[in-house]
Amino acid sequence: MYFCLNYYYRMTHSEENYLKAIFHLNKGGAKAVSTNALAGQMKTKPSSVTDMIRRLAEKGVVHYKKYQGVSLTEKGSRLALSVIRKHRLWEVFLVEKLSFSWDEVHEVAEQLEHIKSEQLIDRLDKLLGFPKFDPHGDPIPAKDGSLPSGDKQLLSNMPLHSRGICVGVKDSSSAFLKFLDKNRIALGYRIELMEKEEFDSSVRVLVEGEPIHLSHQIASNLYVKKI
Amino acid sequence: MYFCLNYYYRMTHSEENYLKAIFHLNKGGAKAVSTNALAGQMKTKPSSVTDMIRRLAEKGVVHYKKYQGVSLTEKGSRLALSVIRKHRLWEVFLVEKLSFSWDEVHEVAEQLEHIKSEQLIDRLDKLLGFPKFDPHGDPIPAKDGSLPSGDKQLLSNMPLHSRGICVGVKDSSSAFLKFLDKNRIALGYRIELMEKEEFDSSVRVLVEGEPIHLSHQIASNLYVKKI
DNA sequence: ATATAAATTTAGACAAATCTAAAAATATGT
DNA sequence: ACATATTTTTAGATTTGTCTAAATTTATAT
Ligand SMILES: [Mn+2]
Ligand SMILES: [Mn+2]
Ligand SMILES: [Mn+2]
Ligand SMILES: [Mn+2]
Repeated sequence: MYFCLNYYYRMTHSEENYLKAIFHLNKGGAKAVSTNALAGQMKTKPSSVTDMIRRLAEKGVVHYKKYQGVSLTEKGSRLALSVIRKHRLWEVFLVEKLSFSWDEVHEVAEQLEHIKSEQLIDRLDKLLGFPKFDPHGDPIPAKDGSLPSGDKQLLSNMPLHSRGICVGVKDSSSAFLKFLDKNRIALGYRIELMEKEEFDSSVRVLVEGEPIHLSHQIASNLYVKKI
Repeated sequence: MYFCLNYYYRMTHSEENYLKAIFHLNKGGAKAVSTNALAGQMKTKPSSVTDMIRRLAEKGVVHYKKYQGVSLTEKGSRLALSVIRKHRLWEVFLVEKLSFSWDEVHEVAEQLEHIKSEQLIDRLDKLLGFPKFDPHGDPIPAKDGSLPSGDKQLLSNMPLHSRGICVGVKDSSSAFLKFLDKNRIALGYRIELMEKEEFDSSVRVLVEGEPIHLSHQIASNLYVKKI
């Protein structure tokens, strides 16, 4: 078991959830994650976060100085990516093999991501045909931690009259996903930006040729890849 | 969530493992399970078992009187069967869909059995074609807790010259399962009892027509269904 | 029946993960 | 610069699940 990452850095479910949260909060921004932000994300109290951060620092998976926030070490980053990889692969499994809809998978994947077995996840990956993106368009980290880039952008940031393919969602709440289902918008669909309304930043688009009017809130949560 | 069994009796992983252990130790014998027996099965100390038993009694899932051992209540029995159902369905999944061999599945199923989602397990059941037995020949409880009976018996108990189908193993240790693989004995194979050796209770059999000599230890861990 | 052995429970301790309430450090506004 | 607000940490408690060591109960054997 010499080669197995998880052998030396065996984390509890809770620790893994914290690593994931730190990863997501730190993505983009270069500065450390604040205790309060982490407490918000984890739906727990700042004092609990402080306790946990100290344990994680002990284990060498985060950088931490009192009052200065927290960030992942190399190890921590690798572990976080490994959990995210499992989460997203299980989401694909639930949708592709068990006919879950994309708004139902998160809670179950949240549990499944903690199952410890390299062999299991490798074979699941194979069963699913080595997918690169999860049902919400989020990239699935490879075994080595590398992320496929999709060079996508938010629909709200697209230039007028440009065309693209719908490739992901920023918000993956059940409410938003159900809205998209109801309005026949799905990943892979062609989308063309016809008109932008100055006043409320809403947009008129063609989705697979069908015209539809979308609020700024919708347009700023939908990722599009230009073509 | 009114109808959901697990909503009212939400157990921790450890509690579920204890319920399963009590179920297995009590199967057959009508008398209560002793603290020491349970400690042996759970690989923990008798004092820890006493603590846990008291929590389980609090929750109404076991009958318990000091010094008198423990047994499952109706609720406890339903919960244990639900965990066993999940364990065995996941084992089938690992073998059928992910090409695990039957000696590799136990450890992973031991984790997967604790995933909480009725929908998940129902759909997994469907994906697998509603199997009745797991890779070791053990019956998979139905949703209502009923167990398909296989009216099987140990090879060592079969009368001379009788024939049957190999349907299960009593010992499902990796060592035993690998021995069977190596000697080309698998579930579903025809087996005929040719000769019993008085001295050491070993047997000579035909497995799919091929003669082989098996020790008593082997014969008393292999289940056969008469034909 | 009584001594001894075995099984079981109690007492007291610990680590993990959380909480509330209070204290300390940092940031902000005039 | 200084008062106030916000953020973060500490102190102390709780729950779960485990442990060791000691006490107690039940079983067994002469
Ligand atoms: Mn999780
Ligand atoms: Mn996702
Ligand atoms: Mn288990
Ligand atoms: Mn099995």
